[in-house]
Amino acid sequence: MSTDDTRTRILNAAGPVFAVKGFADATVRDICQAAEVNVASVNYHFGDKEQLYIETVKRAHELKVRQVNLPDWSESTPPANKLRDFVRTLITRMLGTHAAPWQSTLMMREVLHPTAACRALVKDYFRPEFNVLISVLREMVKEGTPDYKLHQIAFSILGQCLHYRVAGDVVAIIIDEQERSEHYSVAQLADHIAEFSLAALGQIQPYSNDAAHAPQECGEHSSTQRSDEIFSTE
Amino acid sequence: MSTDDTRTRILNAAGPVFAVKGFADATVRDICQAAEVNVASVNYHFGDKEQLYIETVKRAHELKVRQVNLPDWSESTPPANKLRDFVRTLITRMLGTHAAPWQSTLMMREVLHPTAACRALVKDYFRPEFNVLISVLREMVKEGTPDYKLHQIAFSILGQCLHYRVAGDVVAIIIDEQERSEHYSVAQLADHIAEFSLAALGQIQPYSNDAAHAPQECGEHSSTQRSDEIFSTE
Amino acid sequence: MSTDDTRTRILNAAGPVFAVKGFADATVRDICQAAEVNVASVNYHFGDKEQLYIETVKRAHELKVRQVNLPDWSESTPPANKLRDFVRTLITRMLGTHAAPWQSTLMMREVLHPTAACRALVKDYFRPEFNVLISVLREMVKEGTPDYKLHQIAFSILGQCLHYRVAGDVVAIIIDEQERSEHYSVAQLADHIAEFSLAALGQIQPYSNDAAHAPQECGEHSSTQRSDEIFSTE
Amino acid sequence: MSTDDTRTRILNAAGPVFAVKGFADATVRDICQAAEVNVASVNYHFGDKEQLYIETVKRAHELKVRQVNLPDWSESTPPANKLRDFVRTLITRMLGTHAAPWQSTLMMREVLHPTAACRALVKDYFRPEFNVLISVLREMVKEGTPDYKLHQIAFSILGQCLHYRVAGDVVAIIIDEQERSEHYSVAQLADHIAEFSLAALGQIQPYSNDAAHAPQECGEHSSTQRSDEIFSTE
DNA sequence: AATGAATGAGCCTTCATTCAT
DNA sequence: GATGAATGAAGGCTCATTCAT
Repeated sequence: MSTDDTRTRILNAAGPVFAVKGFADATVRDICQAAEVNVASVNYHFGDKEQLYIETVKRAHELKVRQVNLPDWSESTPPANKLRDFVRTLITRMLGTHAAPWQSTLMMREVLHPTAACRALVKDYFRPEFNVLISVLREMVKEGTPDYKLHQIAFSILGQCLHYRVAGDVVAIIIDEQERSEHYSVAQLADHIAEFSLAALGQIQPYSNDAAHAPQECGEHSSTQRSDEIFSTE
Repeated sequence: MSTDDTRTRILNAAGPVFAVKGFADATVRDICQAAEVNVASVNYHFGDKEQLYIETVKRAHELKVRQVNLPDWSESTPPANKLRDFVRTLITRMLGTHAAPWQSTLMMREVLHPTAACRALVKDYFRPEFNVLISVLREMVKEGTPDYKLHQIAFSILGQCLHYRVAGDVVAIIIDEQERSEHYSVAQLADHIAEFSLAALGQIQPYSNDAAHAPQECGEHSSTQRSDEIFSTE
Repeated sequence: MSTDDTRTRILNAAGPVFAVKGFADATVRDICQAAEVNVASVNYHFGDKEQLYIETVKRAHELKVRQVNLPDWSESTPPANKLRDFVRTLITRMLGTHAAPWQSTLMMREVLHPTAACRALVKDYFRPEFNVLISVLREMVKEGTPDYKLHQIAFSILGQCLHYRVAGDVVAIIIDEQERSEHYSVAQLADHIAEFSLAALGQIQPYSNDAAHAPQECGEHSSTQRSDEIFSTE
Repeated sequence: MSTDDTRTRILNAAGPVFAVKGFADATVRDICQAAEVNVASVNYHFGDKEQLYIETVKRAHELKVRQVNLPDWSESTPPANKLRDFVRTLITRMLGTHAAPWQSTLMMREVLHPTAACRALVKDYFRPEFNVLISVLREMVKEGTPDYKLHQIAFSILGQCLHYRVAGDVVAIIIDEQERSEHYSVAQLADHIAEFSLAALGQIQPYSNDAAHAPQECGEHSSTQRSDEIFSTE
């Protein structure tokens, strides 16, 4: 797998460009210039611009999944800890900036406007993780809770997480820079969402009570980057 | 103010086109053809394509707000009811399908990728409603709760609401048609989100307890369409 | 002759615009905006853009001629003085900046690229003055000098004068600002051209001799502006 | 360097079009149609219309200079002969019609209204020849003659030469066809201008004297076409 | 496999002109 | 006479794609 052949160079260059500009605004020339290859290469290797886009999205998905995996849970891991882990993993995967964030951006574009060719991909990617979340939740709710209820709870949790990527620009507009720098690290957001959701599920004291809401560490979790800034302060 | 003049015709035609195709992919020709006016009219009435886009986004928000307004609250309205109203209004605005849904789609585009030209616009339009939510929340949390905490709670609620529009396609893939038709009406989703959030805030019993979670009607609210299907079953 | 009717306003506005931008680059909108009249007025009053242009050129000609006339010569006025007067009048007419110089610019455009419709105009304008110059020259050359010779001498003198308007931009590029400000006033250029030509005609000592070439004042001439800068020092 | 490649074809086609119509009126489509190439080729090879124009102007000057060069002067060549050569070369370059005259027309356009983009170009191309003229003149005037005086003399000579191209149409209107055919060949005009100027400089007898003004051949000069008609007799 | 050149469709915009009031 | 709106024809330019080498 030569990492330097034309095809790979194009793919590496296409990711960020598509992520930043979107499919319509990105030009084949931009990508080829970034990849330092000939304009005709795209058509030769991928057929046309759209095929290149699809390949790029696929690749983004693979890279992202490989990057941040859910921790291994033992049978004795309390469900609340599992939920905290889940949220942290999701947030980190989407907002973590240690690597180029273009993968998330690109995938998010697909979530918002699924290309026909990418529908299956989206399904394969989200469904398994969705199931994990459901099983974690099932441990926390009263027995007999109907599936649809679990699904809605799951979406409530996912919605909170996705929001910071999906509406990240709006957040950056509404919240001033200082507050963002102090309270919007990946870890802080993950903690908040976990606590909020656990409170809703009756696993901890609700927000309006005096009970401490200090984020509770869960040993198994290999949280990588607690204090990263997630919103650029352009 | 005739409702049939060229300017209005263009604006009406531009909405759906921009919503479906986005700014880059939408062509002035398409819009003018749909509006049955000359191509040069856009330039005459709006200056250029970008100004037309901005006007269209503005109009989308105005129409949407006019369509579904927050109810009037008396001083004695309990904060929990206010929150329920807020969530319902938001969900209805975004998912209610009684009129053309292009307004929501267009605004959502701005939420996801604010155009440089629309940043200020976004700020002016979203900020006020964000502030309403904050003030409602402040009535429910312990005195002294810092602003940043309120902001994050607000985003947790907004995130849940937006999720069904933003990731609507993914939801439609994961949840089968029958469940969607039975449990994903605008009203049902609004109820769920309200209950989930109120539980997190300690205003009602948490989800895992036995206490009933039957949606609680709040008299003041003039909810219009409780049982609309929000996901097309194409 | 109301000086404020639409037609006149357009004509007044069109002059400078056509002079600066030329026919092709000037837009009807520019002109109408400057004249503060409706765009449709041009077509109403002049038929189309080209007719307006022709009218504007005509008007430029009339204004210019009225502005700087040749002085009245008595029968005893020496021919050399007549030549000096002629040159000064010509240079002043073309470069004098006391009024808007757009008339000269516009007429010069016609000289360079005569519109079919303006050919007669050019002829009527230049021919009479050309004849004056010829008759002055005839007083200075040996009897029997053929007409063609006189014509060529006349063109040599005219060419020197026109050059500063025609190639004014190039002069401004080649000659630095200081020299222009010190030695390129209307009066100085007129003096130089007159002396150079008189020397060629044997009326005064040639340039390479020691004989003074101090510009010789000729009483009859009402030279208006001796020290004006003729090249803007943008 | 095939003489038939697209780039050259465009350049060859652009010359006459720009010369006849000017920058604003010439259309890229016209040029490409004349060159029998695709419209996009201009963009590919030159970037945009303006760059093509600049290249065309450059080329016009190079071609013209290559066609008609100043003769080589030995150290003993008398300055008067140099001046005659200079004038003849200039006139020939501008009026010689043996090849396509678009080069002169195009350059003359720049002389009259230097494009912002071409200002530096104009300076670089005209300055050297201007300097040659100045150095020739310096040999003929009294030592100590100030620079500005030399410059003005130079412009007097240049002005006479340019006049026949710049105001050629007007000359053709004023001078009847027969006289033009008998006395307005390139060589005759060059001779006249040289003699007139030399007389002004005291190098030869002035015009009004009896001294013969028969054009004096200067051996070194390889004048190519002495009897060309310079004004078309359409 | 790779390249530089070439292509044609299409987009946004501008402009002179006309129309209805 | 005068106006604001509307029109259609281009014009310059960009872009994805293809061709010949």
